[in-house]
Amino acid sequence: MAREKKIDMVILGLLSHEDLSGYDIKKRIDSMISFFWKGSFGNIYPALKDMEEAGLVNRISESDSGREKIIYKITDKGSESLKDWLKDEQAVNEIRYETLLKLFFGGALDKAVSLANIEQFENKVKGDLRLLKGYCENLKEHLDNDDHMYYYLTASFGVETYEAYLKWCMKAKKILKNGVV
Amino acid sequence: MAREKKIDMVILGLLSHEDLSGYDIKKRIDSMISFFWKGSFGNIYPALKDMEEAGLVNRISESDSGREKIIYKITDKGSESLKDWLKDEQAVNEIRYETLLKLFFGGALDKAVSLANIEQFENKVKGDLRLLKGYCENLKEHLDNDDHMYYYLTASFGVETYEAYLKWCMKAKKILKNGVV
DNA sequence: ATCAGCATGTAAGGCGTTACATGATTCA
DNA sequence: TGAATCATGTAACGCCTTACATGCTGAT
Repeated sequence: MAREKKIDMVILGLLSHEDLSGYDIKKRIDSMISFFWKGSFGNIYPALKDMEEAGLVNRISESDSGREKIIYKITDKGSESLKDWLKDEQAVNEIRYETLLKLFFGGALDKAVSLANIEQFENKVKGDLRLLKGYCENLKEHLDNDDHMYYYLTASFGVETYEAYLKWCMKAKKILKNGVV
Repeated sequence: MAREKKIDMVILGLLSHEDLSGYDIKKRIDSMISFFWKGSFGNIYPALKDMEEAGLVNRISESDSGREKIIYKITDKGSESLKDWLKDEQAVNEIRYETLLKLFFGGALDKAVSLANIEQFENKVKGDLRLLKGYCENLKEHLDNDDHMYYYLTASFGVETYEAYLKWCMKAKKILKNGVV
């Protein structure tokens, strides 16, 4: 099984639901999966080009009006490639948290600096959590719809972990201030 | 403020505690911060070279015995650079979870595939959590020691989030099986 | 004697970001 | 008319991973 480029799988996954342009794909990524996966134009457009050459996607329309817009459709080969990837239980799960890095080395400065860094993180998380909770509540009503269910499952992962982050923030601030558990 | 390379900050952070060789640095990263940050030899050695040229670190010994071993020490300039980075509240926090990606697109196959992927994830998390809990329990006894406290704070972040992951796994499996919340 | 671990480094390649370049359309 | 958004793409650069190359040392 060839090392699949992850962005390819994201694109195939999105195209397995509906035909989309590169621009649409970017919007879908930003709105639906951005909290655990990112994509950029400089990433997506070349990937689409390569995948077309590889026969994983087809362009099904060039321009409906004057504005140029290229809509892509997944091919059978693309669909197989997506399924192969899904069936492979190996998965790379990574976090890269600069906030934790700064905290780990926080001893080089006053505790107030670490506290400020944690509070910054806390505020960011609070905002994101509010959004995710909103999605979740809507999706929860439609778990009978499979697409909505899978979306709900990922969003609720976000809610669960972000709530854990906030719990940790409170504890960490307390320890930094009082040295108490 | 120049865009600091993150690996440079990791190295400076470690060197702010003790003088280390490149090999030692790799070991420290693997054992202490690997659950939220990674480093590789092909990453560390070139960084040390560049940082020596930039005057952020000095090599303080070439070889104590026959075996070549280069020990680095942080300079005042390096120390300032580390502090500047710590004081900057901006931080990039990213997760890239292929497991969530697979789940999000799980509708392309039978639910059993998604269940298997979640269980795979769950087992990995259980193992990692056991390790982290072990660290945490030891560190908890020494919160009066600042170095231990900062280490404890990051490790407990791991415990808190991994526990949330497991909670989510149970919920997600239930929903996949029964379609119930 | 042999293997695991110590120790340093280079080279190639992969993958991604950022910034740039271009132009149409829609709405205030 | 000007700004925002739609829409596609390229180029340069940054950073990291993997694999390779080399050789010593200590334990079994």
